[in-house]
Amino acid sequence: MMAARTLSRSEKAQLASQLRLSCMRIARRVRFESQSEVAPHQLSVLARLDDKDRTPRELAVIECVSAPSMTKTVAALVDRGWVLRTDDPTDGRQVILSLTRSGRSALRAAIRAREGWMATRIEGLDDEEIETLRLATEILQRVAAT
Amino acid sequence: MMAARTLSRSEKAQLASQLRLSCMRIARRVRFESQSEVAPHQLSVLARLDDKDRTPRELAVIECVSAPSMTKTVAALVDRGWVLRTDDPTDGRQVILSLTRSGRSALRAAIRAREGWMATRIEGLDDEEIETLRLATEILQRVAAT
DNA sequence: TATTGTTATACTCTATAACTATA
DNA sequence: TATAGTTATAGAGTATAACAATA
Repeated sequence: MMAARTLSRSEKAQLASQLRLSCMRIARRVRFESQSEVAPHQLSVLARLDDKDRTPRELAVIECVSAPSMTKTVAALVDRGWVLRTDDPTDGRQVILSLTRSGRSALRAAIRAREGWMATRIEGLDDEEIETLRLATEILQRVAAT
Repeated sequence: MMAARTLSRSEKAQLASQLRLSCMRIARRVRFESQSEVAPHQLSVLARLDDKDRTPRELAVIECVSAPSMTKTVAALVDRGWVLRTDDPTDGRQVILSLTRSGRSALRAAIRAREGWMATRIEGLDDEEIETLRLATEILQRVAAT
């Protein structure tokens, strides 16, 4: 990596602005180009259930939506056969939500649809550009996790 | 820039996946953190009117929504005093939409709200990371425009 | 009493179909 | 006839308030 000079405050602000715009445009393109049968908020929930089972309450908090809203979203996923409801044996108030086999495969398909567009774009770049994006991705991952 | 080695096909796919996720997470964070009084679809329309006046039809096509949907969105913006409707002097069927002074300032404020979060993140990075993001932003801009 | 989840109700954004006015 | 825009109507997704069941 070449020696990097210190950017002025306004140069940093400009970079922040352009980087934000680029990320939002790419996110938008990915959403638009990959028409899957899973709606965005449904996909979000399926993804949350991929690593572990969760309660509706947990999902509502994670997704920053109200409990009734999550009730509806979950009901739709159960209707589609993607999510299974189980009573919690230790707490009668709670239900445990888990992905069905079909839900997991719907999730995989939706993710593949999203990856497609981006993968095509990456393949059109040269080695140096790819290396830059590889380094940038590590930074963006940290930034997004902040 | 250090010499870049050629990534395998699957390494590229993995990079595409991680980069996509990072962009989407950042876009999501920006949307969530910057609670502005302008709804996302309204902001989108205001931004389209920033550089030039447009008809409802043009906006509907650009934003990929139906004409009636755009009618409603525009009506709300006119109600808020952010957009002005003018009859097209040469074609009685059309209306010309333009930003009012107040609409332009609402747009500016909403954009500033979005920039805030990202600018703070950028300022927390060191010179080399910033240089990487600067180079990556140029690539991402091209990719997003594809 | 506090917590989990649902139901009731309403608002917003979206869509398609049908309508009006103009070209 | 074709096009620009609106109105009518309906379907999601969201919210708050009120309720039921359980801890």
